[in-house]
Amino acid sequence: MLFIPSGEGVRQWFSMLDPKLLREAPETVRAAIAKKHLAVDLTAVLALDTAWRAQLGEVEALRARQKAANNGMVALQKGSPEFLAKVMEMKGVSAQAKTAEEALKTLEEKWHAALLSLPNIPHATVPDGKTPEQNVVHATHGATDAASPHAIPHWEIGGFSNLIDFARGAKVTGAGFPFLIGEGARLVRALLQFFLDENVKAGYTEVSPPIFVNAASATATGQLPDKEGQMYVTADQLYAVPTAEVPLTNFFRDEILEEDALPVCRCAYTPCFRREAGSYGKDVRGLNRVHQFDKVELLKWVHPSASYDELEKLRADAERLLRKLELPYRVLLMCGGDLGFAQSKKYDLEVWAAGQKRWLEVSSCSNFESFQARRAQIRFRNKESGKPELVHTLNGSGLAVPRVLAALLENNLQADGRVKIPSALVPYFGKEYLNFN
RNA sequence: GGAGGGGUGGCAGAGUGGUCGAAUGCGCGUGCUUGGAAAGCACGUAUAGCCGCAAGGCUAUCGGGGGUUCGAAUCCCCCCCCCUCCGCCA
Repeated sequence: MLFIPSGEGVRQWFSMLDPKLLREAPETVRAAIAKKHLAVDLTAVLALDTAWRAQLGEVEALRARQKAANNGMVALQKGSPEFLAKVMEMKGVSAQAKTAEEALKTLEEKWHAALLSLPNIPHATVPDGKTPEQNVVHATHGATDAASPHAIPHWEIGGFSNLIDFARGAKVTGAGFPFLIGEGARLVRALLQFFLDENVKAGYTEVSPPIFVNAASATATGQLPDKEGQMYVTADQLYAVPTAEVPLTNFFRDEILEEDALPVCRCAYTPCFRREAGSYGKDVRGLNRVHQFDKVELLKWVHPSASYDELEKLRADAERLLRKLELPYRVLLMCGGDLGFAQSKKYDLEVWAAGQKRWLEVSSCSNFESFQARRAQIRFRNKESGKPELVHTLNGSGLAVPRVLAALLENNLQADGRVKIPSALVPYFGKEYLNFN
């Protein structure tokens, strides 16, 4: 069912793809669907498009007739026989138009819903593949084999619950809402401050956004209608943000930027809230997956011609944070099947957690091209033509705290039970070692 | 939370049922004028959809949605936002 928020915003297009692209190059869309390994009936979408346009023509013809009649009636004496005859005639046309408009509305809803099912087109450089195993390891940085011999999962470290208390969080709120205490809380604060400072140095403007958004905003970035169950909702239909991407991207919703203002680069820290409905299995323990966590997000609004260069810069900015923290990590280039519905190209940054002996995703850097911009109607005015065009949007974490924290604890655990703080973080944390008691 | 006043084009601001996509002013653009500029004059200046090879045509949009009517910026209902005053509050 198509979700149509009431009130301002997100009223023009619910489509994610340009309908013209669908008409003029359906095979491009078909190829995109194939590369993403999605099951979408393009023929049905095209049929709806044709039907919608036919109906639109009919409605517009009737309206034109009404309009012409109205203009003529102005000259007539009100109440004269000619006037009354015209009224009678136009009553019929009016009824006809009403019926035609209702039919159009029904068709339009179906058509929009169908367009919603079409994914963004993957970039040519996105590798083929269906499963996460087919993602390409783009780069690996730091050693993973020389991990400390006593590395253990962070939740097994002696005194862990002195710093991060899941049990009391569960009592007070529910599972997945841990308390951070003492040096645990301090380390998180140090990480956030470090991330923000580094990002500002890299040219991003710091923003502190609202952490609740309305339905129109959640729709524009794609959380609604499909992922409603992933968000916490308040009694008055405000959604707790699952990521700062949502309020940040919507900042310029329904606006036209000056071309010279591009690229706009911003970063924001927010707590993030995710119900993680339907998740199960391996991530139930520790910090790998929680309902509330802290994250700094990077956002860019760029000129379409620059978006792939900007994606590389964005990835480099996120990588720099991991390098300064001296954490081993790898960069994955997502294959078509694991790319996600809205992305054209995506890199995942995964940090090595020595104790769990596995990679943890800490950042996902994506180019959405005009996909989100169309939904949110974020444009820039082309200086040459004077016409508005859709911007390209990109985002990525810089970075998500809990998994970075997990890796930090596991990789830097010393034989004496303390954790060595990376030198870049020492000025923020205030000392060189963290204690668990 | 209570009472009242408002939301019209890039901005200001007319318009209370009919040729209104919308007067006027400012701003902006082009041209004329000028040695050059200013002033002045002329013309132009929203967004989107559909049709069309094109020229162009048609339609929609006055905070959002619905209703009344042959016809709505204008009348009715609901919602959102802003302002003023009162209350409450970190």
